[in-house]
Formats: sequence, C-alpha cells, structure tokens
Amino acid sequence: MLVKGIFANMIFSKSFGYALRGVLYIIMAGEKKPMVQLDEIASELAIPRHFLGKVMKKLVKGGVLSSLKGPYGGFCTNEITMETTLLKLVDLTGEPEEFTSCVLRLRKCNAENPCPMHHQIESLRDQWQTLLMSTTVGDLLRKDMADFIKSISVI
Amino acid sequence: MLVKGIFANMIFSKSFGYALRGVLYIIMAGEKKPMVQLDEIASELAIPRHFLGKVMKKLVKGGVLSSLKGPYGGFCTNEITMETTLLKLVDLTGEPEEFTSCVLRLRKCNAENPCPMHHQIESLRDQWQTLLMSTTVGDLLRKDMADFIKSISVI
DNA sequence: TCTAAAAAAGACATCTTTGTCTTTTATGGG
DNA sequence: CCCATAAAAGACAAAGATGTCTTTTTTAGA
Repeated sequence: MLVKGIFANMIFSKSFGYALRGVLYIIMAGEKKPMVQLDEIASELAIPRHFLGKVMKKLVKGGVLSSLKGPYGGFCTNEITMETTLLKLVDLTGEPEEFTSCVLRLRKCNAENPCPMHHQIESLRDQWQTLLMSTTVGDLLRKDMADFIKSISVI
Repeated sequence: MLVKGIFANMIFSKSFGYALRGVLYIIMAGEKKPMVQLDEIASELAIPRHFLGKVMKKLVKGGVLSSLKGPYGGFCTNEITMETTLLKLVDLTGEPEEFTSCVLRLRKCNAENPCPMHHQIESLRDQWQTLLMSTTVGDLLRKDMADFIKSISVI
C-alpha cells in the first residue's frame, strides 16, 4: 500500500512553511544589510509575492518580526525573532480554530470518556506539542547551518 | 498562548471521520439486520446524506465494505471489514497526493541532507504510522465498547 | 414486465486556503 | 512639498474539500 503524506502534507499549512522559510531568510540575509525586502524573499524562496506579504504581515503583527515602510524599508528581525517557537508560528499563520479533542473525529471523546485510541494519540500529540514549544527559530539555525541554508532555498 | 487543534483538526480529514464512524455504525447495526441503509447511517450519525454516500462508495470500491442496490439493499460488512487498518481508511478517503518528505516544508530535506528537526519528526511520524497500521477497525470495537458506542452517535 | 427501493453517479453550490492584482498608507530624501 | 519606494490593505480568482440536489442504474418482489 502506498503510504502518503500523513504528516508531510497535513501537519503544517503552506502558510506556516512560508512563514518559517521567510523568517529564516530574513535572519540570514539580514546579517549583511539592515532591511530585507519582500520582493527579494519571494523570488529567492519561490513563494508567491503577495501571499507571502500577507503571511509576513501576520508575523509583524504578532511581534515576531519588525517592518518599515517606504524607501530603505523592508523586514528585519527584533529581540523576539530568534526566541520564537514553532508553536508560535503555527498560531500566527493558522486561522483561529476550535479545538476538537478527538483526533479520530469521534464524538464525546475526552479524558473521562476516551475513545479506544485516546491515550495513545494523546501521547503522540504531547510529544508533538512539546517539540513545537521547545524548538525556536534560533535552535534551527544553530544545529546544522550549512545544509540548512540549502534547504530553504529555491527548489 | 492558545494551543489550537494541531493534531485534532489536521491529521484526519472530515471524510476519514465519516468513513470510520460509518463503518463502525454498520458493524454495530449490522448485528441485528443484514443490511444497513445510508439514510439511517446519515441521520443517526448526523452526517450529510449524499456526501456520506460518496465516502461509503469509496470504501466499497476499496473492498472494505460490501453493498447491494435495490430493495433490501444497503451496506454490510465482509471478511475484510474488521481487519481494515486506519491507514487503509486514510488511503481510501484521501485524495491521492504526493509525498513531501519534509514536514517543516523545507526544500531538499531528506535523510542524507536532513533539516534540523528531521530525525525527531521522523520518529514521531514513524510512531504515528505504526499506530495507524497496527490498529484495525476490529481493535477499536474490542477495547472499550460501551463508551465507544456513545462516541460515534449524534452530538 | 412493472414498480419501488436503494446505491451509484453526476452536476452544481459553498467554504476555506491559496494565489493574483490593484489601491492605500507610510517613510526617507531631494 | 513632492516623489519614489515598500509594506499594508482590500478586492477578486483558482483550487480543493465539503455539502446539496437530481438523475441513472441495479435489484427484489408483485
């Protein structure tokens, strides 16, 4: 049987991927100049220009990045950027949504009245959330810089 | 920070939830009569009638359920039903999609050139897939039947 | 053979996410 | 004050998942 992208295509939205790669690009390009422009980010990362603009705007509003309009404007990092967790990026890029307790989409499943898989899945969810909460943007850059830079680039 | 439905609203599609609950309902209602009709399933589980029909059709085509047209027709289980894994239901209800290796949506990330979180996420993915592959419809019914029946019912 | 019942199939509507295009707002420099 | 530049904002389009409605096909029994 073909095993499709159970995790790969579902856990994170495209918007999240754009946000993460955008932030990482701004950090790296920002080492050589004060401001990084949307046009550059979008073309370097092959992300739709205006859509990326909306994603970046959310990050700025969320305090994860800073921006400046006008000539010599663009995006830059701030004191929050490197400490931003992946969970924060998920929150900022996703639409606000209700929390549905049962992953299997069964009704009335909760800790008191658990579905048969409740505890196993709860464990996985906890591991997942722990990973997202404990990993910051800065962590990603510290671990394996050389290969990583290639990873966010075009194709 | 609000922690939204990272797992809950993303791992499984609505179609998957309909498929699982539909199969479970057919198994349980099928103990008292040979065939179970779509109208009954849809109204008992509060699932849109025609949409559920399309989902059930996929399960029949996939061999997970059997069906018969006409009077005295409906859906029933077969020798495959109870042995069906959750992974099979994911495959049957999801649209065929390409496998994207990097969960973080980074480019060029794979085992040889891993992104910083590659191995940790790979471990979670493996646990997840193992769970889906090793859990059958029959397993769900054996574990905690009483509470479980309530879980798939309306509201 | 005819009719009723039920799944199967197809056409179309709705909603969300993603993507495109245009207009507005803010800012630095001449 | 004017202009060029760049983010911000808004309107709209495309695609996929979900939902609704209608028609077709199959089947059992009279």
